[in-house]
Amino acid sequence: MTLHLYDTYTRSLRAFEPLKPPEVGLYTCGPTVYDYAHIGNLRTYIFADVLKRALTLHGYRVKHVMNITDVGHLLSDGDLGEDRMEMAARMRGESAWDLAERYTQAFMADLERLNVVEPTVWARATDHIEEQIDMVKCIEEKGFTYRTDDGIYFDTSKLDDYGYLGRLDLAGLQAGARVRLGEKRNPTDFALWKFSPEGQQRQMEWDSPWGTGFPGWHIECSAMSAKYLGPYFDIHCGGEDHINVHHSNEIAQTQACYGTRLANFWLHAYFLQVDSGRMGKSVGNFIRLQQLIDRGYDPLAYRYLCLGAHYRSHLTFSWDALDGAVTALDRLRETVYGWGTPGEVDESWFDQFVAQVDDDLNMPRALAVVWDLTRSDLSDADKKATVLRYDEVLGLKLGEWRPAEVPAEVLDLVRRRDDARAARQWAEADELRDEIMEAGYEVRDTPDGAVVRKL
RNA sequence: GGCGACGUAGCCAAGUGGUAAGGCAGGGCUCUGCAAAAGCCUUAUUCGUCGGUUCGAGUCCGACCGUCGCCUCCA
Repeated sequence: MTLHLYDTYTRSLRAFEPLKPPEVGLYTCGPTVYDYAHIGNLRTYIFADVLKRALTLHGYRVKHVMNITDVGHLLSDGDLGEDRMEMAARMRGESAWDLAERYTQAFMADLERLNVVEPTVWARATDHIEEQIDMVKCIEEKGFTYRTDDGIYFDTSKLDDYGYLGRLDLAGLQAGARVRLGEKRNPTDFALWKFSPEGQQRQMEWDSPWGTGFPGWHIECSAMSAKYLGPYFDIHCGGEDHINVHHSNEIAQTQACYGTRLANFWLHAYFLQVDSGRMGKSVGNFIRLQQLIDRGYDPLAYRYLCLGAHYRSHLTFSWDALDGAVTALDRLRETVYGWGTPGEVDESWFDQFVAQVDDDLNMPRALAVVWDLTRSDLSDADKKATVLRYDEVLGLKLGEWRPAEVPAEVLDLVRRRDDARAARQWAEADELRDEIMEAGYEVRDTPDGAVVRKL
């Protein structure tokens, strides 16, 4: 069976073949750590995680690089050199370095809570200033740059197919009302290196052949991916918003320097939406994973919710939808737990699952296979073994779930209720059941006696 | 202004031109002292609207309506 993935570059579903089997180079655009990640951001990383797990399931050895943008992410091309990090630091009265560290740690903690497998390499932009300067030099030597008052820019008009990834209509952009040219020669030109503002000491700045300053936002991904994965690697992924600008610029830089289109496959995750609009910090509608946890939700319920929609379609977030995911995941976990000791993986059922994963990571369909499996004729032991294999891709920790410990006081109430029921003292039994409920537990009567469960 | 996406049951959503996956919620039944939970069954003659192509369209084409995204930082 072959994994098929939708490649944005060619706008087609392609059979995946590693460039250098069995290794797969995977690069994921990570966060700009000037604020907490919201659950919309996290959807993209859950997608990348499923992709990585699917590749691993196919026996590939995945080398996964994720960047941490801790410098250079400009507010806009028209500003005077303040980037997002410095701005946030100023507003919070904290150093840009401390701020970056704090949000980086918070981000990593979020990923762990979502059971996202850690990248092979975490690449901080500020740890790779040399590599970025070298790459800008390379691009300069090839004649793709020009200098303005505030920085070194990439001349996108020197590439024949600039913007191919996003199928950009350059003439249309020129005519567009929203593009400000400033000192740039072309609307799509972008900074490779920005100078520190005149007479101003930035918290984050470095010397370079062109003057003191800091790298542009796009160069880090080209430089760091080349360092760890080479100038042409297997898969580059990120959010859909990166198609037109960030990834187009990454490709331009790498093309200029190395003559490759950076990655063989370009995969893009679509946005999480709220009330049919995007979740965004500027919109003021963003929800952090911590808020879900504070409300009592298991982060993996959010992961389940994400698995219920295809990564190339917008997912509408709602608390009702999350509640549904909670119920579904809980039922699945309890069911899997109830299957006991794993037996043998069933090949046919396993293949059905993989077939959906291979179809451009159709996880909604894959989940449907899971539910079908629960109702199948397979033995419980074999169901368990099979679903645990599924979970290597799903990442829902289905095999780790255990019923919560029940406190002795509650167990005592249950015992007393059992006695009351045996004596057919229904009123007293119901009273005790109410007490058990108040303690946060529910009791259900099975043929084998009463079973208690935390609510 | 340019480019693009989407509109499927109460909700979240799959869907390769061949007769609407799955989950949640709802309804019924079984079980139960009553419940709860669970299990089983059930829930869209229909896929924004109107045309067209076709033996056949949610799927292709066109128009229209609606929603959204990117083009300025954003996963």
